[in-house]
Amino acid sequence: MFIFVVHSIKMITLTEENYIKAIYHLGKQGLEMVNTNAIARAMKTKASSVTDMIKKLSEKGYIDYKKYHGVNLTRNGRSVAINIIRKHRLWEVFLVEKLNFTWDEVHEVAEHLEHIRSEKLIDELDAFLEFPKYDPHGDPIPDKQGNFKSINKILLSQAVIGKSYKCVGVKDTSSVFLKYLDGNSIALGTIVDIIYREPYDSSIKIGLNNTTILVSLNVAKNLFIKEV
Amino acid sequence: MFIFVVHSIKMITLTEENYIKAIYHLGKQGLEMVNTNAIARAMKTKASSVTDMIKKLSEKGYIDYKKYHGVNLTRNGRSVAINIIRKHRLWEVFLVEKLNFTWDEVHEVAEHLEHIRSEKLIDELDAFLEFPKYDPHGDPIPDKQGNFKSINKILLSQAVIGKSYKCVGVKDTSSVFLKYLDGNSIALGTIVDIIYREPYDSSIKIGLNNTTILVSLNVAKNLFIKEV
DNA sequence: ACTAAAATTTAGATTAATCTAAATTTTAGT
DNA sequence: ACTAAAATTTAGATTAATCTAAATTTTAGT
Repeated sequence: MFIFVVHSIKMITLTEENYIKAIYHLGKQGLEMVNTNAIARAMKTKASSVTDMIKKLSEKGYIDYKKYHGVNLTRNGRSVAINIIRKHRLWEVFLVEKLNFTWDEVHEVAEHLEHIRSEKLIDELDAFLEFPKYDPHGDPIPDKQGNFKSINKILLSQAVIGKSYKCVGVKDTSSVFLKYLDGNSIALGTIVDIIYREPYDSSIKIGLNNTTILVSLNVAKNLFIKEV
Repeated sequence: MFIFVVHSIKMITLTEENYIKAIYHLGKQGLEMVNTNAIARAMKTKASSVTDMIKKLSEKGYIDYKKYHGVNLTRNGRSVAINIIRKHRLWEVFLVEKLNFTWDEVHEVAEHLEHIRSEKLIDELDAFLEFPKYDPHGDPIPDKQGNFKSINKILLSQAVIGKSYKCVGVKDTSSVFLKYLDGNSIALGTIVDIIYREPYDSSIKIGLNNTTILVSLNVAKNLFIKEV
């Protein structure tokens, strides 16, 4: 007699994927564990809901959970997160390069497309786009194996007066910020000269395309640049 | 004092969309109402689950429901269905023409892509593909307004001996059938000559590309052709 | 017209994801 | 070291979609 024990190999749900992605992004910043409230904020949900989900993700082996102290992605969880990010960023490139989306329009749609599960789809999309290395916001796209290296970038707020830099990415990808950059002719690749930092509020005067503009500290803290 | 009465304008769920699509496809064949068991079969669920969903769809105005007698899509429900079909078929064209999918691989992925909600996405995709009129299985693609005309096609099983026809579509879109066609060099656009119908089992001898093959009635009932 | 079989619906339960309110644990300032 | 505030978890409830088993209605063959 045979007894089949079904280990209930449960598929990962869409919501679980989104939690894992959020935990990945939150964990990137520091070395500490990611805490419940931060996840709740990112997921626009309540802390108690996060606790429930955290337990589930922990049981499924995507995170290490220390009660009252927070979570960290396991190797497996990190791999899930990176795969979703790969899909998200490839779709963003597709939307901008092939479907005439602007860089402030892509995020919302990509949030949905990133959950489509088909290895062939994403590998073929990657090839169709000629294996792009960066998405429209300057973020690196992981390859099939999950490898990607971020470029050596700093924030505009940390720029040295007198030097020249190239814009290579944005930290804030909100539509309102990206439209601000569009409105001031700042795009990825744009060369900016750091002219002057106002001591009072740390706003920065920069030169680009034959003009100079003054950007606030808030703006400077959300634009990535690189020495040229 | 103001009292805000929230009318709970509930978004249509993914599952609801799939039920509406199934009802649309089932309703196409005949003029009668679509019955519960047929929906259950199409949705791979139980009749009791269908009854629950039917009530919900009826309350939301997507279907007319006559208890114990079945359902019909309302004008609104039909428009939802056609919009999903438009998305499904456009994605299928994209997968085959741009991402090297074969016609037997597209259905499953398109089942997921069809639920992405972005008008801009689908209109731009339509333009990117140069407004295709038919999907890889020969099915017509509705335009933005939901208009589409099916071509004047018949089944191979209804062909007249001695005449020549062009293959224009498939009724069965299962992978195993499409691979059978591939294996016998039958593609959309292929010209077939109807040579002989075997009285015993209604199998049909057809000529194509300098050879003749014998196809079963089952095959003949799933291949759409058109007089040339 | 009757009635057994088929089709459908109802009743009550389950799972995933969420919530509020209460309880518990940790943190940070003295 | 104590303790109030902040953070987190627990308990119990809700919603969408599903299920099984029982009840009800329709259908189809005499």
